[in-house]
Amino acid sequence: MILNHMVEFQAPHLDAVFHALSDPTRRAMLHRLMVGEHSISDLATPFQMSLAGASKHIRVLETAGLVRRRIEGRSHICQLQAARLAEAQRWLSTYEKFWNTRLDDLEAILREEDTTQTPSGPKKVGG
Amino acid sequence: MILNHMVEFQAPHLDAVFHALSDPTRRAMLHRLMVGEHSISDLATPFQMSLAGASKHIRVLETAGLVRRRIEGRSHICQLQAARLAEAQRWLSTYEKFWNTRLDDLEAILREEDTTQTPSGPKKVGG
DNA sequence: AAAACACTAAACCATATGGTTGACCATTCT
DNA sequence: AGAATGGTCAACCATATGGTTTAGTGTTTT
Repeated sequence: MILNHMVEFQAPHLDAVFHALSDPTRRAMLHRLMVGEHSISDLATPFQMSLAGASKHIRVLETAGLVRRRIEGRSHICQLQAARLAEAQRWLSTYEKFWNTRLDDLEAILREEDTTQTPSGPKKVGG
Repeated sequence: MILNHMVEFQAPHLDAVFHALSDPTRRAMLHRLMVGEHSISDLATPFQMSLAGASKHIRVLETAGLVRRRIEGRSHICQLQAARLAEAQRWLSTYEKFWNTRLDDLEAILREEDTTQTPSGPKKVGG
């Protein structure tokens, strides 16, 4: 039963992907990689951080499968790898109905304001 | 300047939201909350974990703004709060083009299969 | 009133994380 | 060859995280 359902959110890489995304430095790095490929030191430059520190961040992105590395001479060139981001988005999309319909907000409002007044809204709950 | 751009992925809650999502227990809890409201011990039951442990997880979800708590007698009833999930999805959607167009996959394939053939693709690397 | 229940709080533990520095390894430039 | 560049690795540090246990608070049941 419940244990079986758990497979669904134990999607293999989700832990690593979400963790990778939970750091602003790493999100910024990903963002830069949207524009194009960048070397490690390239990616490190904007941050007030040692190269080794930045390198560790990139390693996290790499093991999460969000970045691919290609060695070119002494430079390590990083490239955005979006597939796992798509996985993450797919996971989130399961929850879309909860904000598309604004059902949750509406319910919250009803629950807090309820008492007697009907909050005249464009939509009705539980139709 | 890059520093100014950084505002874009420093969306206030993103750190907390992604971190909250990086744990399978918490994702499972969210999943259960899709079905409807649940008390803390309710949410804790499926996991081989002390109530206090589960309670901490829920606190994380709460501070990330993904769950709202309402106290009813001695029970704390949790409700899914989807707005922040929408924020996360919005952030991810920035990257959609990278998998919608499959440009990244295509490039990856070209890069790996080519070796010696014309690398003059849609993009140029450095120099 | 007493017992059981639903939780939180605090102390504690092991491990992970984000960061540093210094040593080291290739590659490239002179 | 020697120096500079780009990067990793390992050791280290402080703090965060996921988990536990024990104690304590308030509510409900008997």
